[in-house]
Amino acid sequence: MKGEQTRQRILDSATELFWARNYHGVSVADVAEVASVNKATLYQYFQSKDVLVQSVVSSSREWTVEHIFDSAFADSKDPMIRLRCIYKRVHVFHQCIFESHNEVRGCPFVNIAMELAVDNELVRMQVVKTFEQFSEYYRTIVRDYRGKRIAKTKVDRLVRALLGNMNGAMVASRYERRPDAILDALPIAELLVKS
Amino acid sequence: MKGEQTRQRILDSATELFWARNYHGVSVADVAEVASVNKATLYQYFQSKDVLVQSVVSSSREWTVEHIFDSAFADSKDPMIRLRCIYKRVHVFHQCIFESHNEVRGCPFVNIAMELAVDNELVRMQVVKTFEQFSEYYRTIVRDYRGKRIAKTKVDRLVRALLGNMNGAMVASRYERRPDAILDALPIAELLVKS
Amino acid sequence: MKGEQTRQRILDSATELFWARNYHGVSVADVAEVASVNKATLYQYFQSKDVLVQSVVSSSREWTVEHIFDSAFADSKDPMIRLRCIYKRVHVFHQCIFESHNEVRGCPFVNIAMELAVDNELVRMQVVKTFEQFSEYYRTIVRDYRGKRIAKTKVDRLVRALLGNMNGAMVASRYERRPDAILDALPIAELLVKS
Amino acid sequence: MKGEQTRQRILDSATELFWARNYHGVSVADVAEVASVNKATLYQYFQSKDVLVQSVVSSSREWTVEHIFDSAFADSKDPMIRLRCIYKRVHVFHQCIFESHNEVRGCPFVNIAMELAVDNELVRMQVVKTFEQFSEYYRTIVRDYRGKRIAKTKVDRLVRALLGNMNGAMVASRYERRPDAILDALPIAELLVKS
DNA sequence: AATGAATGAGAGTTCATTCAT
DNA sequence: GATGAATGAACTCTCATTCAT
Repeated sequence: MKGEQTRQRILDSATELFWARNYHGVSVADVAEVASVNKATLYQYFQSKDVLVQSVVSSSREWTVEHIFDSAFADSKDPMIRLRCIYKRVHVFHQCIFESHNEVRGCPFVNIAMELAVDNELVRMQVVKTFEQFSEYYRTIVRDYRGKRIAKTKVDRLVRALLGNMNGAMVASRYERRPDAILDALPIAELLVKS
Repeated sequence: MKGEQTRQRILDSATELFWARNYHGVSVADVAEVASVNKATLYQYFQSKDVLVQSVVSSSREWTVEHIFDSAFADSKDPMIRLRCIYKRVHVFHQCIFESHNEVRGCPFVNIAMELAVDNELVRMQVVKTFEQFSEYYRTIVRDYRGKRIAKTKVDRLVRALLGNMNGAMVASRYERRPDAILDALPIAELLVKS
Repeated sequence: MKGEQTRQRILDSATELFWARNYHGVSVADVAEVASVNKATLYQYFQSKDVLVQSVVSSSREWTVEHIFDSAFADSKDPMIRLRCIYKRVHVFHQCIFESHNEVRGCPFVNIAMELAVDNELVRMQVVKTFEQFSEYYRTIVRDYRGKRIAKTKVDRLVRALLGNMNGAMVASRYERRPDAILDALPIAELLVKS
Repeated sequence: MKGEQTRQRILDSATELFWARNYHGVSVADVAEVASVNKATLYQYFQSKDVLVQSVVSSSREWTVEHIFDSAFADSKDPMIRLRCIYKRVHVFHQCIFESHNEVRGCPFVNIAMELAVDNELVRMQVVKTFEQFSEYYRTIVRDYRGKRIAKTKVDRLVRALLGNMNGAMVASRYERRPDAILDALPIAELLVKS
């Protein structure tokens, strides 16, 4: 009971820190301090820093699916509105963080993957799976908008383009420290779906 | 004279390592070893690891401008061909590295920026400048293809989309360990220019 | 009642682990896990790791006296046969462990004493007492074989030699991972008694 | 030049500490402190604590061969005198340490082997080799004393008994904190050779 | 009688960096 | 122009131990 809360606090702290900063730049001690637990306690819940990031990626994925994609899909059945909702939700979220913490974090999956793609095969694979899951939402949008006639290969290409568009925008938002970079990419996404 | 060679060897080694792996995962000792110099020697040429990574970004930028963008522009005056050349050059380069080293490195600027955006403001700004420079090439392509009538804001949006498209593709190539992800993005780039 | 069983389970687990491995290489957590109890439970029965190891030495001593020396003495009244029984019992026991666990453990008292002689005075003294007790059996054997005429100092020297012979053999069995090292020492023991 | 001195200082400190105490009970920080170097410096000379013990065992072996066995053999050609010299040298050495440090250390090879036989296969094998080397000296003594007629198997048994006799005595000297335990074993060694 | 949860202290190891030569 | 030698600080991770329940 209490343990579960502690575990969650650690996970949340780690998520925040790895996302806001990066993996190597955040020490286990940092995570423990933010979570207000002893380092040893952290290690009772997560066997290693490695396991901790993996858990962070997992929980971030769940969070994103629920609060971005599923929410956007719940808002409307119209594919174009759904697409807009996705971008707007992402944007609003980053805007809030920017205003409250003066940070621009970008995409947690892109960030961690770029840093750990070589060092940590498990994390890399988790990110692959994550983006595949996200792609399914884009696929539904494309299919619903275009109808059955559109060829599967074309759908695949568009889905990939949509994912790249979002990731490119997330990257820009981080290096420009500008959440609006996300919004800038919305018209391009719309254009792609219509193309 | 000899000093300049040493400096270059260090810079090259650091470029390789930071790019292939990541910033925090590569130690100064690693760089020194690959460059076949003593750590103290390295510090005679670069005051700190921070300075080193900045130099790496600078030299990578120069390299990219010369071997990707200027080369592509030298190949043809046709904007569409130029665009294709850019993607093809990037792809060929990554394909070669993949075949020889079995590594997929992605974009050095995106990688370093995602890792260091928060820790190292100077690097972040260098990356901003770098992508602005790259954008000018895209701008020329868009302008040349579309002619003078096209509105400046639309050009800006397209340029930004092209940059995002490339960066999204580079990100995918790294987390998928698949150089062809770069080629996949070419038709989208063409579509954007034509749109 | 149930508490006594728990205590015994902890003691048995600790005995096994300290013997098979060593004192510092076995953590309290290891002992608790093998004993299938919570670490806190362990601390209810043994105030500290120090106390635990002392209890282990005590119980090992009792076990050895009963199953090696008393048993050997019960087998026969002939001093030489008794001597042989001692060595054979020790050997059989180690051979069994070797075959079932593929481990060669050597002498629990020698092992622990060599490791803790400096750190833990109480354990050292326990080992001294233990070997004094074992010596009494050797003394009986020597006296019974030689008769009353033999000088006390000579008996002492022989007893000490017998103990050294056994301990030297146990040491060899551990570093050679070869239970037969114990049997090799039997003829020497016989020779000493007869000398 | 200076580095070699530092390396030696570390090795000497480690040898002292591991021998006087034990392996697990001595931290790398302890060794570094006694050697008056920074922990990081220690790691420039020895890649790990594991490598450090191995070096300690190696250098202890060399020391023992030179200062105990070779010296004893240089003193005389008479096998019995050689045997006595070995025991006396070992005894004198331990007696000195006892008087100056009030410590009784026992045999460095037995101690480390009993502690690490299971954890560190390399150390175990080093100890096996070490005792094989020592055995050659005992073999020479036995052969020289007995002449050619004695059967090889009998020589082997005697050599093994001599080694066990010494090791048993060293064990006793440590747990009894009594260097004279070594001298006590000398008559037994003589008896064995003569037997 | 037993345990889930927590911790301070310290383990081994690596880091970026400096300085005398 | 280059290096061998050294280090303080920080790293990830484990330890024996305690306490509220």
